[in-house]
Amino acid sequence: MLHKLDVSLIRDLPPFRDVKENALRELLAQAGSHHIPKDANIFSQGQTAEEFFLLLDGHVRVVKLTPQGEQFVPRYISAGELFGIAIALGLEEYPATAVAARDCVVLSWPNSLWPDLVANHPTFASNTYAMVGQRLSETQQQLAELATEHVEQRVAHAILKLANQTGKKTEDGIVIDFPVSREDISDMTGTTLHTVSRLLSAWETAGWVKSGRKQITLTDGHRLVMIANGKK
DNA sequence: CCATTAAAGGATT
DNA sequence: AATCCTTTAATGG
Repeated sequence: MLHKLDVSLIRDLPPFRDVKENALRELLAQAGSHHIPKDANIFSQGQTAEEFFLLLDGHVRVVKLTPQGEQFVPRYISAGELFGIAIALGLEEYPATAVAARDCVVLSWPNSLWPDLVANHPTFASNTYAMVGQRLSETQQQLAELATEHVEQRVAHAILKLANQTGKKTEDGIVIDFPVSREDISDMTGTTLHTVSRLLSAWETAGWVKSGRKQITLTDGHRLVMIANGKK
């Protein structure tokens, strides 16, 4: 538990915009602050949801276990996003597991604070529910992609999404700035790590990407967009 | 076209 | 040294 939580940590984040300074201070006073080491679980699927979370720094992988024991990665969470908001969905349990993709800094609040937060801060309410809606539509689009697109397109989409979400510009192009294995990509796209590996190798020789162990650089995003859209 | 299986080499701890 | 990650090839749906 950190002691000096400054209002500036959250003041400019979308959900908290227009929440008054006093209210922010009070909110921070009630927040738990945690450092989560890479690969540690923040919460697990099926666990009773007692808190909701805000990611201050790092990246979180959301992992869903299917009844068959297969795992699927519907999304990654970036710094500044709320997550684990089962309370907003009316769920008693977390619907997925949250894993630190790299070292993370996380704030958490007990669910008991949620109703007041929503009631007293209309902007917080509308922003978070808009965000929930957007995530839902993303998931729906992903389902559609799974059903209609070829593996090559899905993998291209996934990498583009990661690059746009978390990309960092370098001399070579856009680097995905947390470790992503071929298996992680295959879990996002419903294919196998071997296929992802083969595709990345092919794209690398073609010059669209550069990749190493758990690391991918987008050197020609434009080409990948074309592949994602099914145009060769 | 894509999944599965198998094998092997490099990287990481 | 043991384990993890990636690549490559062969096979079969």
